[in-house]
Amino acid sequence: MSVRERPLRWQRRADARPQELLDAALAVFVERGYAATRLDEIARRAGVAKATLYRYYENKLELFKAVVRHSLVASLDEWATRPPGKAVGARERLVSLLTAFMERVAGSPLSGIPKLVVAEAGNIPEVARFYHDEVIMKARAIVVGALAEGAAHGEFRPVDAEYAWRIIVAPMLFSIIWKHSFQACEAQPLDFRRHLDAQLDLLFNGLAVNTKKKVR
Amino acid sequence: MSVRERPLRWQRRADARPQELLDAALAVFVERGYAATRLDEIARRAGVAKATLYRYYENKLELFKAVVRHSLVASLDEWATRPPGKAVGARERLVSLLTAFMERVAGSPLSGIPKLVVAEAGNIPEVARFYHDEVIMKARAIVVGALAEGAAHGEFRPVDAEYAWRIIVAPMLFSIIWKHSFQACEAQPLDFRRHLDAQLDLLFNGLAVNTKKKVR
DNA sequence: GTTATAAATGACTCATTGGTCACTTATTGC
DNA sequence: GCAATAAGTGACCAATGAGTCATTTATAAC
Repeated sequence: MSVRERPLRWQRRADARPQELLDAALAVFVERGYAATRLDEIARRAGVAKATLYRYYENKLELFKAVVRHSLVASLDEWATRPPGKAVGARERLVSLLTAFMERVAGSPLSGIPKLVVAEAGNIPEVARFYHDEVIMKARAIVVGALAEGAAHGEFRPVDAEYAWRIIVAPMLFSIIWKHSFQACEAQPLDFRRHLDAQLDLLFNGLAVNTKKKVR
Repeated sequence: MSVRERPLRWQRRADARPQELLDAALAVFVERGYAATRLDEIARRAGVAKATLYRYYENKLELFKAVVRHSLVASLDEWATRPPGKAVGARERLVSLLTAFMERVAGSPLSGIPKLVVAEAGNIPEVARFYHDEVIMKARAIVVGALAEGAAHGEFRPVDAEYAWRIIVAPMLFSIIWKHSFQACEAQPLDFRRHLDAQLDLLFNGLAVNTKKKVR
């Protein structure tokens, strides 16, 4: 529809702009944090002037909130409309869930959101609360539900689900935090698949030597 | 030695100041992040004027580095001089390690450092590298060592230690990040002991139902 | 074409804050 | 007591960067 081959210095693209600005803003916010992010830098990466940002967002804080809200809402929509594959039991539900997280989130720009929210919780508690309520509590419910179902059907040992859910979620958070903060310190990038496999192996079988029946 | 009952407006305490300033700085940096932290705020919490900070630290960045360096060096010293109780096997070594972390770090101001380092990795990579090399790699070595020893002695199943160590460390990180970023969203504070118990239970036994021998 | 209008911008302002400095006050040595 | 010295300070400066606005330019309507 619109010219896209030669990025003119001047271009009017009111439809595409908002998303472009959000994309650029997400990248810079994740890299630098809220306070250290310069609006000029976001504008530069989006290929516009700083003043253009203000045509679409009230101010820096509103832009920030829009970045988080938009990213999360889009992601939650995705999970709602395309839930992880039909599961035959609690174990498969957990595997699907963690696998889907790795496939959908870990490799995408979205993976920067948790780091960002965690880092800014002290400055922008409103965003932390939103993330807590809309993302964490949903994840918690799913995991606790799977643990309860698994225990009820004799598929899992009974565990302290109210605390175990965090143990199960933690490695997911760790992997994306690693990517955004310590990847640069290492020669090899983190292999998300292998990371997940290591978790699933430990999660279901544990470390203890099992002289009997291996659930496979 | 020095007057401490009535906190005069003017007091010369060249010996106690550095630590007081570091303590105040750590608290504010953890709460706000580097860029959002105002030197006036640190000074206020330490009960001094902003200019006093400059008698002890070159500038904001040097203060920040001193906070991280000092905290970590002190902690590493502590671990070096008072290692977790003598362990009879790999399993007990892991238990001691994780328990010691919870007891020494989780409840202390030190627990804010990881959040801080993670958040500022993009702005101050030097600090991220220091943390990576001096803390993370040491933890990794210990955990990988325990896994290897456990496997060699038939105490543990063999696992992908090079990735499994992160799975084991992740819940520790999660617990302190939770405390500093999402505690405020919840009615009940996180029970570190219960969190650790939940992890140990899962770590050693896994979720799978074990019809035979329960390693206790 | 011509005009209307909405997108986009560069140049500006102004509040904030890291950093400095001349000066004040506590402490130490004699 | 009385310097001498070092700790501590308030008031200031300069740079930075969020936010504004008059103006320019692309697009749409006719």
